[in-house]
Amino acid sequence: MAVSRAPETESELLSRAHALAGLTLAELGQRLGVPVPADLTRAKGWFGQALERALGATASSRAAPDFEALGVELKTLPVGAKGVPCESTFVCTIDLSRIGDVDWTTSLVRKKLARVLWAPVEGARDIPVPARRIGTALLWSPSADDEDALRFDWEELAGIIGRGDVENLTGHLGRHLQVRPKAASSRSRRRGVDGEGASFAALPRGFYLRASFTARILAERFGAPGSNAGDQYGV
DNA sequence: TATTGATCATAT
DNA sequence: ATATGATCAATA
Repeated sequence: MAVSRAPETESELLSRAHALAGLTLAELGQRLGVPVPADLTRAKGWFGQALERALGATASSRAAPDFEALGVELKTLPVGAKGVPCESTFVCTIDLSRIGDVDWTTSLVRKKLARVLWAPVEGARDIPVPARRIGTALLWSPSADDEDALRFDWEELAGIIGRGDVENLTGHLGRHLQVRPKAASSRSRRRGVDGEGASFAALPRGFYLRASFTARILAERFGAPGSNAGDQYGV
């Protein structure tokens, strides 16, 4: 397989992704000529990065969509035995000192989620990583209802941060979107702004999509969770 | 056991 | 340090 050139159209991208459905991660690693980790503890981004290479993503480690020419973001989606996502999905980091001046329309969350290639993969911890199978990817954009719901959460969460109350924000808030730490460790700090406009050192945070939200995306495409147990999403 | 808070790797 | 890619693991 080797590293691919960038796909020129969405349909080319989707074809490439579909050609990987059913492969194990061991087979993907072999095709790419990269070793497959025995577990993900020290290789949490392995599948996402391997997939970027396999599909010809153009923006590794840069603040741009994975497929720049297409405006498509790639997100892997680990799913459990019942075909339900077993983790939340990281969306983007938050500029704590400026988000109060941003609105939903120009937000990074909206931009990132405008067009996403979701790539399901078996994520149950009792399946050895090399044996996990890749599912059938799907291209997605939020419906009008999705966008209304995301905007509602975003405005609530961004509003709290904008008021300088980030320290009172927990992962419990938000129906679909939530804010959680996104850092090397709990000692990490970055600049935040308090209610008086004064600068302070805050734990870095990011926006995440709850698993219940991504579950709906898969269900809309593939049917109710568990309706095809063991064979969900082509995995 | 589902969810929140913490953490790990790599590239620039 | 900050961006990218996420999952781990303690807690409720």
